[in-house]
Amino acid sequence: MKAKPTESELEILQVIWQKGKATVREVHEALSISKDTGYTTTLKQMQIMHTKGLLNRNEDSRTHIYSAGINEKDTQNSLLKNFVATAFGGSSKNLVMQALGQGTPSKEELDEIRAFLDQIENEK
Amino acid sequence: MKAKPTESELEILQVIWQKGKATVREVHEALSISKDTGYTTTLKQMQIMHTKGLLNRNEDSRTHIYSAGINEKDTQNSLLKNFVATAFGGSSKNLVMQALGQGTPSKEELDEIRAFLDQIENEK
DNA sequence: ATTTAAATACGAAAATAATCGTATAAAAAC
DNA sequence: GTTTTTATACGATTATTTTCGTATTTAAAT
Repeated sequence: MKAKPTESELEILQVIWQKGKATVREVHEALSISKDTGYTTTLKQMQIMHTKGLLNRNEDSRTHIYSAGINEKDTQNSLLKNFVATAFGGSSKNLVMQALGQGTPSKEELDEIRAFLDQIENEK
Repeated sequence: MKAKPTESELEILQVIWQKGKATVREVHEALSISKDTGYTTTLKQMQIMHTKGLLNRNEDSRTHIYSAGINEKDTQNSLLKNFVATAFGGSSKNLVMQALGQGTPSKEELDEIRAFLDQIENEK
């Protein structure tokens, strides 16, 4: 079982998941919007993540191309499980309600969620 | 603004929020179920949390009584905001759906969530 | 061909978090 | 009134995470 990504590893994974693959520079540039750390910091972080198996990389060209080493949904799921436990005392209902309350979802999203609720109920 | 509680601080807060107030021993005993650390570790942790303002304490008797220094809902909310951003790329809809999918909520809870969805929609 | 720019490797430092041992004091048990 | 138990204080250590400087190499620009 792969270790749980740290906060800043997650920020990097976020970029990679979204882009599919990316160079260190691309990731660093994306992070620069909200973060102010040096290029070598991002590089080192990604190298560590590679040794941990959190990222794969293609070394064919001098500029390495990184891609995700762990699946987005699976990772979110295990993080979520942990988060519900430690921050919401295990109550996913509470988490859901608070997320809805602050998330300002659109009508379409609300409908989607409703449909999903029905689906869960039918599967019981 | 108070700093974001760490993972193990959150475990402690969880116990305190649930009980309202508690001694170090009580907290430590509660944590012992899932964790295997020494008493002084819990003590030290709670002392640090006190200096940070995460816990209040009453020192009238030799055995100090701790209570929460930060509000449960507010804290959950700010943690949630951060979590949605770093783990779910900002999509609270995705988080909600995954939470529902793995949380196995009861029929009552599902209805409660439905009611809440309606309420959100009406407020728009 | 030189110079400049851009990339990785590596080691190490700084910052944060978690853990515990020992000393001391107060209370409880005997 | 001793002894034993139970608390807190404090300092220090360990572990983890984040950060960055410097060296080296390759590619691009001039």
